[in-house]
Amino acid sequence: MPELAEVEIVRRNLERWWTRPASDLILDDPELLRDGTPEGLRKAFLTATPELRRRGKYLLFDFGEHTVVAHFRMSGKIVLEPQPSGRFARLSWAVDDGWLVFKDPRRLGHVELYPSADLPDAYPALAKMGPEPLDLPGPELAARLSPRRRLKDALLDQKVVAGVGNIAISEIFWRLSLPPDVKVAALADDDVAALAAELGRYFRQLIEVQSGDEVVYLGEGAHADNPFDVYDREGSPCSRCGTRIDRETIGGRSSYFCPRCQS
DNA sequence: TAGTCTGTTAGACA
DNA sequence: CTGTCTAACAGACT
Repeated sequence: MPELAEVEIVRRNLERWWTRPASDLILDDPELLRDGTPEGLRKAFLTATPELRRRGKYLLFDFGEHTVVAHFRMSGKIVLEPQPSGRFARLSWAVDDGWLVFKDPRRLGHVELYPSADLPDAYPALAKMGPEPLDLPGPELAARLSPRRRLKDALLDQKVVAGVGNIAISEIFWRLSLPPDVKVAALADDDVAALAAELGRYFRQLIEVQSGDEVVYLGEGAHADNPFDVYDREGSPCSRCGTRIDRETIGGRSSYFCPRCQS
């Protein structure tokens, strides 16, 4: 599922839906909670309305004394439903207009409860996370990219930049006409500056385009229209030059690209 | 049935 | 120490 844009959309939706302490909470799947106790979780949700923050692909509910760290991994999301505890529900809590339900078919997502004062140190992934990619200055990005690495590997590394995922890589490489396996060392300063600018533009656009009560992921249901230029479009014509989009596994994950534009 | 999956991490290896 | 690859997590979908 979710890269930065989808998590940000959930954050904004929660700000609309969740305006007072929850009136009830059901931990549908106890394994969702990897750190902290169910009682502590319940008390936090029922006592305060959290400040909602996003850091990379993480969602943070800051209740004051305690903070919940949530991650959707591959298939998680939070939606507003009339009832709690439906199919794939892992956690449900009651708000004014219904129930907020953390759904996660693959159950890779997780939630942790920490004393706020312990963060981010108690959570290494947060403590080491790189800068947010919206409005990231080119020179700052350049300084964080090891020349020896493949650009794709570096950008997927959350310690380098926060929030970039596999789809964003294909889309941004296509926009900038970069070969899918391009090495950092092959980039000129101008290329890195353009990359930094495109990262911000890409995520801002995607937040705009996908905003709504529920982001439907590719492959979810039969419909799922594809909002991307190249991702999951193997064999379709490139919208710039008509060449068929190709797919290759790079760094263990699929890259989609136009073999003519991006060579 | 086998392959695929918008993520992250640990371990093996060069 | 740096970089790359694989497996594992767990399940649904094609």
